[in-house]
Formats: sequence, C-alpha cells, structure tokens
Amino acid sequence: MSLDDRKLEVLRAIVEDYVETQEPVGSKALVERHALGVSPATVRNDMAVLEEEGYIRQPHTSAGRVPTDAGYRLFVDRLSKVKPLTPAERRAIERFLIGAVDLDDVVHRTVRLLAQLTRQVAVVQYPSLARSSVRHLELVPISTTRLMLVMIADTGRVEQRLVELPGPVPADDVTDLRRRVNEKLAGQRLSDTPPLVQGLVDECAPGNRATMACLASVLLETLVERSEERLALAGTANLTRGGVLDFQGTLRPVLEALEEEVILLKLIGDLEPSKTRVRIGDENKIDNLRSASVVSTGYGPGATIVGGLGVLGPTRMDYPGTIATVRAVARYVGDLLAQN
Amino acid sequence: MSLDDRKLEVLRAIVEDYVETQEPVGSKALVERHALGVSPATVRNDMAVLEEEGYIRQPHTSAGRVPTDAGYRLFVDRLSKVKPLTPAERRAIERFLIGAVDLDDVVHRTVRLLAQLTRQVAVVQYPSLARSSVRHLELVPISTTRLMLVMIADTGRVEQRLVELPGPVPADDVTDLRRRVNEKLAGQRLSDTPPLVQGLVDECAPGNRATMACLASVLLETLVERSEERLALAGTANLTRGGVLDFQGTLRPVLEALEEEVILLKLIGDLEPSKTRVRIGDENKIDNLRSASVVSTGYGPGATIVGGLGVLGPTRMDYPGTIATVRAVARYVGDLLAQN
DNA sequence: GACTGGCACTCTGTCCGGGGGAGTGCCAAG
DNA sequence: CTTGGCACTCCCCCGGACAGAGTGCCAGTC
Repeated sequence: MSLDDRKLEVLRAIVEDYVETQEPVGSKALVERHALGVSPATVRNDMAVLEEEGYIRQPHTSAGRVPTDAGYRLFVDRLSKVKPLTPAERRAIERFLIGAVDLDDVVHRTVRLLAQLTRQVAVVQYPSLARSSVRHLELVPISTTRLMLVMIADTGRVEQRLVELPGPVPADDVTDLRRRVNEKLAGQRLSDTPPLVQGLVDECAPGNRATMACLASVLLETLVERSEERLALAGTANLTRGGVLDFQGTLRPVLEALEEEVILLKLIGDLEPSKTRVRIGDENKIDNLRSASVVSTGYGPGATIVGGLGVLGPTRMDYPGTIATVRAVARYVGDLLAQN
Repeated sequence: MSLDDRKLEVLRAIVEDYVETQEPVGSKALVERHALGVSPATVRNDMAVLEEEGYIRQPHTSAGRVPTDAGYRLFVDRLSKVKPLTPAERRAIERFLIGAVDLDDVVHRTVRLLAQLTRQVAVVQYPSLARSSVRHLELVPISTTRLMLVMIADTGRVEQRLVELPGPVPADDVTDLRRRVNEKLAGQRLSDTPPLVQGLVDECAPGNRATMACLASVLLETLVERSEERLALAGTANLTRGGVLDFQGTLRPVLEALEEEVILLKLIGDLEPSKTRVRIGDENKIDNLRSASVVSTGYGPGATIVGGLGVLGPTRMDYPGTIATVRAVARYVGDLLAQN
C-alpha cells in the first residue's frame, strides 16, 4: 500500500512536532498546529495506516504517536528540505575558524564549533594519513644511536617516531640518509610508499645498509601499517539536554560507545564525496547507539576528501538543521585546508 | 572539642561503609559490620558529636549519616592508609604502557589505563612546553614564501607552525636560518628563549633580517606566549556508575566542566613534586564540581615534573585505592619518559 | 562519668485506589 | 472519503495508610 500526499504530510507534522516538544503527538493537537484542512478523525485514520506501515508507533494505547526509525528515515529522505543557515551562523563559522594556527588547532576549533552549532556531540577525524602525501621527512639525531623521525604530510599532519639504530651513525651519514629518503618519498602518497621504501634499502651503500633497514621498518610502520586515525570529540554535555528522556534513561551505553575510537571512526568514516550520510537508530548497527542518530560527511581541500566529521544525537533530532550545519562546517574546513 | 580515638574510628567506619554501599549508614549496621566493641547507643552519641563538628550529616531526620566534605578530608588526611596495588594491577600497568610508539601514544594509553584502573574519569596533561627544552628546530619549505616550523622538545612534544615569509627565500638561506636557529636555541629551556630569539634577529645578515624577524615572531608565539597545554581525557562513561545517585541527579554540570580545558588544567595542574593532591567537593572551587573529588599528581622523568595527571569522581570515592593507583601510574609514566 | 537498653518519635519510601485527562478506535451518517 | 460522536483504555497524579529504619533522650548499670 502506498502513502498518499496527505499521509506523508501527517508524518512530517508528527516528526516536526515530536522533535520540538519531545512528547507523543495526538491527532487533535496536530490539526490545530498544522492546518491540514481535515478533521482529527481523518488524521486518526491516516495515523492508523502509518502505524500499520511501521512509520510511527504508540508508546502505549491511548497515547499519541511517536516516529519510528523508519519514520525518521522517510522524513529525511523525502520530506525534509535542507534548512539554509542563518547569516549569523555563517558568521559564527568564519569567525571561529579564522586564526587557527595549526592542524590541531583547526581540528579542535572545528569540533567545538560543530558541537556548539548543532548542540549535539561532535566528532572530527584528523586528515587521514592514508589519504595524505609525504611533504617532508626529517631525521633528528637524539643521540649517536637514536634518531627521531618526523614525517610532515601535505594535510598538515605530523607524525613522529623514535628509531633505535643498530650502531652509532655520524652526522654526515644522517644528512645523507635524510636526503635519500626525501628524494625518494617526498610528494608520494603514503599508500604508494611501501615498494619505494624497500627500494631505499636495496640502493643503500653497504655501510649504511643496516641503519637504513632499521629506518625503513619504522617508516613502513609509521606510514602504512600503524597509520592510526586520530579523532577529536566535543559536546558530550549536550547529551544531557532533553533530560533523561532521550537515550531511554541512561547515557551509559552512549558514553561508552563514544570512548571507542574504532566505533567513532566507523560512524563518521565512510567518506563518500559530497554526500552527507544520516544513520538513524539501528542503522548504526551498534547496540549502544540504538537511540542515537549520526549525521556525517567527508571534508577536504577542493573536491578531494581527507577525513570525516559529524555529529551524534538522539534519533529525535532536528535533521534538516543538523544536516545543513554539518555540511556547511565541512565546506568551510575544506576551504581552510585548501589555503595551506 | 577534640575527637577521641573511638569517634575517629566511627568516622572511618562511616566513610568506608558509605563509599561501599552508597547509602546513609546507621548506628546499628555500623556496630554489626565493624566490631567497635560498643553498643549502637554509644555510637549514636559519637555520631551526634561528629555531626556537631561538621564531619557527617543526615540527609533528613531519621536517616543514617553521610560524610561531609570535611569528613572525607579528615579521613584522607588522618584515617586512611594508602592501599598497596595488587600484583595484577602492577602487571596491568606495565603491559599497558609497553609498546607505546610515541608521545601521543603514551598519553592516550596512560589516560585509558588510569580510567580503567580507578573506574573514574581520567585526565592526563601532555608534558608542558614551559617545562621542556628545545631539542631541535626544523624548517621545511612548503613553497618559496612559506615555511613550516617544527619544534621538537626533549619531552617528545612536537609543535608545528606555518610561517608566511615576507618574500621568496632561496633554499640555501633556509639552510642557513635553520643552522643559526638551532645553534642558538637547541638545548635551551623554552622559558629562557625569548631574549635569545631577539638576539637571533639582531645578529642576522641584513638580507635575511626581515625573514628572520618573521620567523622570530612565530617562534616566540609558539614557544612561549601561546604555549598551549594539551590534555587527554577518558572514562567519562564511569560517571554513570552509581546511577543518578552521585552528582545529585544530573551529569550535566560535570560534563560541562570536563569540556573546559582551562578548568581541567586547574584541577590537575599544581605539580608539586611527589605530592599527590586530593581536592574534595567544594575544595575544587568550581561550582559545577561541588560533588566531585579530584586526585592528581605530577609526573616526569626522574625527580623533575613535566606534567600532571589525575582522576575525577564522586566525592564518595575510594580514596586510598585511587590515590595509590594515581601515584603508581604517574611513577610508571615517569620511568617511561626517562627512557627516551 | 561512660556506657547501655528501652522507648517514643520522625521521616521516608512504597503501595494502593480513585479521579481526571488525553487519545484512540469504531461506527453511522453526510 | 470524510466527519462528528461516543465508549473505552491507559497513564499520570494525588492523598492516605503502612512498614521500616534510624534517631534522640532518659533512666539504669557498672
């Protein structure tokens, strides 16, 4: 059975009212607030159908209706228009992001901004190493048998590792190593480096072969294998808005999920270009987050995508507004990265 | 009026029982559990005195007693012995910290470990720049008019800043700048650098004077003025243990406070050597944290201190155990840093 | 003088039953 | 297909009663 326009309109009205009031909405209140042009009785019939189809449900007999996950999904896909941001919000974004001094600063400002604008929990992934290129590799002697390896990526990320050398290496050799490593790797995408690193060892003068091998193994580990993703999180206090009503009584499972980087990455890390993804309730496939929704998108300079960002809130959230804000922030951050 | 030994013993028993059961403790239950050698009636008299003195209070008439902040304070100062860690805990600490690949990794592992062992919220401050020395400064050309400045500190911290140059600078000049900057600053404590940086500009060849001035201003900003402290946080989900009972009903204010880096720094950043500090309830001087206690201490290689760490939980916490754990973790982290 | 047993009192938490209210489902009529 | 009417269901709130826990006080004992 398909739903005619009025039933969809009723569903939209239910979602909008419920998001606003946080209370099950009944037929009478609905016609009063929305000028649907029909009587409560008619709306009741429509509601019965919507419930039959699984878009809304009653917490108990003789209560109003509440949208189900499927109801929100339909609302997001077909019934909502993206709200344009207010000029004030645009200004807020610009002001907030101007003046960031380095990548850490950009990420932290972004995540706080996002949390503040959406009044939800915000997550920002640092630019992924897997999607970055090597800008420069630096070797800093710490002692005669120890080097610090610093990799600077074009996305602004900087990774450091301590390298234990098999034996003392004179300063000149370090200079040589530095030159060779940079000649070979600078400008390369990190994902392309492993064979090049191997080449470095093969081409190396026998005297420094052992040192280079050592360096190479750390390089590989840093660049590829252990290319750990980093995250910033903000706005957890926003989970307490709406009292104990959202998240069925306890924040526990939600807070626990937010502590797991792996989970967060799964939530915001799909990174389809210029797509904003909305996951509602069970769609997250994570038990702890059954009553949470996630709005996420990728960001990056220009059209490329280097990382993800998003927000998490109760399924009962203002989707149009949140989607608009997440998109706008992602675009601004992308522009900011493009400048560097 | 001074308190005799038995009254102190009663106070200790009240604190211990309340921490364990989370319920106001009455005179009858107390004598049953603690073999005080006197009758409930006697204990009641002692309790009346303790209440008079402000160490315990009644939530309402005809309820049991609950320790006040002052009661916990007395308990911590005079009535509790530090609990030695179990061998299992020691092993857990070692296993957890072994294999950290860089400073970020050390800090993150530490904060998670601390949260897990104490079952509270854990905070770890990155080694403070103000207490670090410059190990190496690196200048990486990004374009002809842009440099990336990377500072590596002896504590393992790495800071990066983009420097916009007044005009194009050839590669040889960059090499020269790099050498001069390192000769002057490497090995210096960050707090001692400002006059040296000024000297750098004065001594510079006129041709590169403008470039150096530019670099100098970024250096100063990075090294001193904006020497931002960084933090890691974990275990917020632990706030929900004990249900809604701790934190008088809402986590809101606590979560809000935890979002403010400034507040967190104030909480864990006192850094007296080898002292573990306990702040109970109002002693935090932060309204949002009236019902929270903080146990914190400094850490660093050897006897020096480079940063703070600690945990935050309900005033009703296991002080002896928490203090022991915080101390032990700080010591292990210090040892780990000393190795690098 | 300190401790103890006994007793009356107070207050909380909980359970129970009833009334008001909101909202529904159904039906018959337009 | 829509509408007004009506009976029904279920939640929420309120007040009262009750059991339980714990106290404060007092008089008696060592």
